Amino acid sequence: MRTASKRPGAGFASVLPSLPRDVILKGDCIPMMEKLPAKSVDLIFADPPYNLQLQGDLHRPDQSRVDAVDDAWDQFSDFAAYDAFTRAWLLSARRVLKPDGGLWVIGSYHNIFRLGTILQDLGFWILNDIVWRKTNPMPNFRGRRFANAHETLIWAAPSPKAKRYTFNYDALKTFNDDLQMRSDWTLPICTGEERLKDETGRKVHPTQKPESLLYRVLLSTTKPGETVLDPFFGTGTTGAVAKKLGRHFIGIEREQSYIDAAEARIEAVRPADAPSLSVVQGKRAQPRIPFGTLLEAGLVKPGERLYDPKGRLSALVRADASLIYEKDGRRHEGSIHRVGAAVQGLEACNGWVFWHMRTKEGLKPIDCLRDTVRGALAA
Amino acid sequence: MRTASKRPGAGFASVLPSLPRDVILKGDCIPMMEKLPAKSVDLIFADPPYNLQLQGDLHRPDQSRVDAVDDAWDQFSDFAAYDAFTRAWLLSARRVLKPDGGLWVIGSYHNIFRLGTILQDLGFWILNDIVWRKTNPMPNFRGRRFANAHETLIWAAPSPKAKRYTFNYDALKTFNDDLQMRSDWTLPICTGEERLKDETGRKVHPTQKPESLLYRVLLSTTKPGETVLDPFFGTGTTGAVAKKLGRHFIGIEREQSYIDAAEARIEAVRPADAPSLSVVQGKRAQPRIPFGTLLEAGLVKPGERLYDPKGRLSALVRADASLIYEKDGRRHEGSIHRVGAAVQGLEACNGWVFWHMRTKEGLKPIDCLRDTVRGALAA
DNA sequence: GGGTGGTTTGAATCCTCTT
DNA sequence: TAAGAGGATTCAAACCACC
Repeated sequence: MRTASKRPGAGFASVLPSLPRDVILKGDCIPMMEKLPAKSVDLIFADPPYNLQLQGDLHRPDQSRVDAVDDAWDQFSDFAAYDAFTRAWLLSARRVLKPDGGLWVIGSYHNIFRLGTILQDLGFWILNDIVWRKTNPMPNFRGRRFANAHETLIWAAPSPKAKRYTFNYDALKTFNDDLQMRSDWTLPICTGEERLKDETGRKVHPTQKPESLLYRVLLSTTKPGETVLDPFFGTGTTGAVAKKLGRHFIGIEREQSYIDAAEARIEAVRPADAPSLSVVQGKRAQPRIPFGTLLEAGLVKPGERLYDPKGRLSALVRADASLIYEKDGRRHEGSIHRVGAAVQGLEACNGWVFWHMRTKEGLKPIDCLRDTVRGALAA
Repeated sequence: MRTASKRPGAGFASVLPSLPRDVILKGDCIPMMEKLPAKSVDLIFADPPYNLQLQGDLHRPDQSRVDAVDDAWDQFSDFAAYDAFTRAWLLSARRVLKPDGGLWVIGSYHNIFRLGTILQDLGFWILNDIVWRKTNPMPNFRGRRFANAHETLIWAAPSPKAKRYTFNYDALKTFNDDLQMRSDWTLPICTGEERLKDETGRKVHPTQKPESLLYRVLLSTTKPGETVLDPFFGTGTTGAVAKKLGRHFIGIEREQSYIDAAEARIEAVRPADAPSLSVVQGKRAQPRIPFGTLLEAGLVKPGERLYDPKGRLSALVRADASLIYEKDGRRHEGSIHRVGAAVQGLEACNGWVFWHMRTKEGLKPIDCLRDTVRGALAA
């Protein structure tokens, strides 16, 4: 890992020709992102500040007509500055993001509503909001409110047209004991050994996120070898988990003390090996086998009959891999899917699991034959 | 209970001299609220249209069609139209609200960020965001996202200066088995007997909220005898729970069919009824710990091996908490349960007791690690 | 009557590739 | 770019039919 600020020639004149990887770039995130090539990163994870000190280059909107004594005025101008900052970094982020990439932001009720609104206004497409339920939140000491026991993440695509975002559905389902993963994640906050402390025992960063949270984010929405950008890197949780999971990272951070802590931390991470990083793949990821292939392979022969799951209805297989079904003068022909749908009076049907062959062990779905062909292809 | 539209002289010329109570006012919520006296209600609960933006039909894997919310009242041309509507009704609502009153809104990621942002822009002061975790949400049928298993509520005061809002801290703590009530509430959706159906057995309202949710809202942020206004009354869950808990209500609703259902429903409520506490509290089951949690917690690492009880067979753990078992050219992958079953040639297997880790004290079932995590959760 | 197994349903921005 | 076709995808709870 390198830190850009330490390298000779740091301080780029213009956009970099290629994407740096596994580095921490020192500086403000907006100018730094401007230097990265467009459409180059696969995922962005952002944990932006919400107690933002006003930046010099972010001008306050002119509110001279409003009575400056009113509390709402300060409130509004603070929000306006925060919104302008949010809009700016999100625009920079989208430029860097691949069209089919994903973006995550995390926040609390102080800022998450503004983040979500601006995401929508900029044309990002929200895929989920995710609730991080803290198992061990700080109690509300005054007893004047509910204990603030969660934070909210938003997962978004850069546009509504982006349909090919990464989502490792089958891996996450396996991860969750064969139940599909829900939008609420129960995880402890970052404490104990994991929480970075300085020599005096004080925490290095006020809002260090737990690695378990990033583990789930990266496992669900990136593939091994992809690159994740974190524009508010802090002490580098994103980088540490990325390295652990065989993903590349780019961190952007202003504070040298955070950078130092992150570098040491990431250096100590040992990545998992490639086989253990591969993930359960569902049917969608497997090569498509047309039904005709089974006839070519001789696993099904023209003239054979296929049966519905109960073995009551049957259809004839023709040489072109179409089926014919006839009953009571009604006749359907077409693909295994079309005829399967017509037989059931449905709009659609997966013929692979609907149609069965008679075997010594009873009816077996033709999907099994597809596995045979896939095995032969792999060998 | 009276319905304003049925009373002689309905259709008010100007602001009413006093607050009507336990009535349903028929009409649009903004003009109706304009007719209520200023600073007169103690709490507002609002379940506004969510502005769902559905693209087309959705079918379950069994090809049945999902009955989506496509009602006219949920249609907005764009975000700007939704925002203008939201801003308008929130301004009307604040005029009616007592300075130390409270306001609740509920929504999903389609609208909640806009609601929250506009609340902040108008100078409301957010006290908490609350997550309603659904025990039985609709799954994600296409496997393209996380299952949308929660909705979000925002609880706000009308201004940052309002410090004397009602919060029944001790009642809530007692309600929650002497633990401080958290910002995440686990409750089932509204089904069964509670769900209102018409003669033909179809749901009267597409988005009826469970009484348990309103029970918690009213118990926590109103006192007996106070008045709660619901500007999107629907089938009157707010009114029913208010009556049950000895609070007064004002409902505003446009659809006569909803009003009719609400009137009959509220009429049938017996205030003395023992409230449905059992429903609410029965759901505090032990948290489920999927195997993936152990990887997130670092108790198991990708690349480790797990062993059968005799230590003869072993399988590799991957990053998504799947196992890989290979022997004699046969290969199984999947969850701890699936692979455990495959290895033994069984249909099913409890992976938690079958798979073991090698430790200094010999083989230990991974179920032991789950206890470790549960301990951390409890702490 | 009680247990069992199949059916229905719920605020949902829910497919992807080839032609 | 629009149209067509292949074929992948669900969890908890209530309800109902049937022993």
